[in-house]
Amino acid sequence: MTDNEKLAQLLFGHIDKTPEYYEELYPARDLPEGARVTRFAPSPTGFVHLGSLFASLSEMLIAKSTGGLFYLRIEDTDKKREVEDGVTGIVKGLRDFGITFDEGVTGKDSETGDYGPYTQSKRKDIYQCFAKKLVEQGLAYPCFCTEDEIASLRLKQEEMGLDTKGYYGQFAKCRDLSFEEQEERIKNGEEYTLRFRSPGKPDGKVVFEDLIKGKIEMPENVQDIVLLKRDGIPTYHFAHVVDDHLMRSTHIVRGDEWISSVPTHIQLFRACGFKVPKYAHISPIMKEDETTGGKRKLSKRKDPEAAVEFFIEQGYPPESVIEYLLTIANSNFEDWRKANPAADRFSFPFNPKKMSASGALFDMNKMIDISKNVISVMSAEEVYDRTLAWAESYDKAIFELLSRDRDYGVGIFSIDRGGNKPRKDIAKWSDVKSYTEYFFDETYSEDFAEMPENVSVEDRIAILGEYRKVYDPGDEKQEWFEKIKSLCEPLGFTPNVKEYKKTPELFKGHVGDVSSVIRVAVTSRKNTPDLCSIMALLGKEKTLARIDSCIAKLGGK
RNA sequence: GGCCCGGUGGUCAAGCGGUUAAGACACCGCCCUUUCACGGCGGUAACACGAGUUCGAUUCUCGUCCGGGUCACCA
Repeated sequence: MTDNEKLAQLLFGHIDKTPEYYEELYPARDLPEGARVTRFAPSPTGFVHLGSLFASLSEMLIAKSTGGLFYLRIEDTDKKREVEDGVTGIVKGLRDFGITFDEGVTGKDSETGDYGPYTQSKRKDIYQCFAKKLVEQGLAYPCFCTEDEIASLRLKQEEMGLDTKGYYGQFAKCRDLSFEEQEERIKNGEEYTLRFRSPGKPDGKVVFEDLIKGKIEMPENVQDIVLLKRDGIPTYHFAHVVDDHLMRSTHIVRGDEWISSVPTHIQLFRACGFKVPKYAHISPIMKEDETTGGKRKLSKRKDPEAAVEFFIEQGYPPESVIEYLLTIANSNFEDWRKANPAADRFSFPFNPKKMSASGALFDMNKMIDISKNVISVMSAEEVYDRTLAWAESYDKAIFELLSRDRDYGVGIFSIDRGGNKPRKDIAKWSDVKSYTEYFFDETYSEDFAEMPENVSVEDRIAILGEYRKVYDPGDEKQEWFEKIKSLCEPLGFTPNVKEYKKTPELFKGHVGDVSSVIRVAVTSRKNTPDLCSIMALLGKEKTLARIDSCIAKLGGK
């Protein structure tokens, strides 16, 4: 028995499985040629960042578009980050946006799939098994340095003006301890971490091809990084390598903050005898920083829109957020959407190579525009139902008002909806509040400030007075409009807009101004959907009452 | 500071050696129009800078500057 084997036995005597056992347990996946296996691997913080949604969306589409598979793994190796019910929050948060998994964690204590467990804290033996192997091969060793010692090492290195700091080469104090010393210190109960014995050379180079960033050349890793923490739990690096190998991920898609640790990962994969997967490092979603004028990553702390929950609260349909993210991910998405207006958004032929190598600024304007389009093609019933579902949690007042009378509510959303030129007033369900205000006496305010300024108060009163006489709730739109036109000439207005534009000096205004007066009287707005339909929905009594009230308020009788 | 990545209009972005440098959002104007919208048409606005290579650089190389990331027993 070599010293390394003795050390492995000393450290991991309780491990009775071999790497071969796991290799067999988790065989290569039986998938068609070219199928990609991707994964989303969050910490159970319960918080879904917009960037996480972006990443998981990309990962899911890569798998889907290649006939592959997409799974969810929970990376809970750091207890400090853990939040109660964090897993549930993440699963639900993603599901709200249509992100679903073929296998992996499905809830607090549940999972599906043959490559589990999919929660890292349940895989301790697996990591240790591979760690044991590494020790046997002399590729890993226990390090007894305390955190304080490591910190002061760093300080010392800074003083020395070293470019590469950390635990490597001559600074790796525990690297070449004799077996006897190791044995004695362990038997004395000294705590230790397990470090990787990096084969990297200071002047060595690694080259790899990132799907998004292209060819990247970096110095080899020389750090003896920690594989297993003091508590025997793996660090991200080690867990990534064994999990993604055993779960047979083919493509690692993750934020580009990871790019600098790729040399370490590649080294680890090779040391373990695993095939190195393909990497795709995606750029973060940025936000304009008012204080510096520059860009910065969307921040969980500073930016409410960093949380995916924000969009739900605001009432953006999840599919709007997804469509927006898709335009950022692959800029040809918009063209595809134009050509396939009704196609399932997840059937979009996503191409990771088309992702931007630099971070995009989050553009709320664009988000709003996309969302307006999404909502504009929904049926009135859908708008009604979804507004209600949203309002039930986020705006009780609207919920109460709208749910009182379904036909009336659907009626509101039916105005100017449908056809190939639908209105686009609503970007999110919270917009519905102001959009529907004047349909309810409770929220309608008698405010006539928006009356057209070029129409005198006397004329306003006259218009309303005359209109009131001819108004017939039974009129169809054509007849309805003819009546408004008929008011014009006797009052000094013209029913003909073109004529007015030619010779404005001849008239007090045109039929548009006349309609405006009526519109403002009935709705208190100058911007509304089709007035005729609004009046029909309001009904004769209410319409007349509002006109009368307006006349009175204007000083008429 | 070392090491990486990036830099085309206000924003997102095509283009990857020769283009009048696409398109979308935003903004402005016009048309359509009973209003508001929708739609249509048009407009303002860009290759960070400096050297190379080349007959020719937004495209290739180098440098500068600027932005971002990373250098944990966090992920």
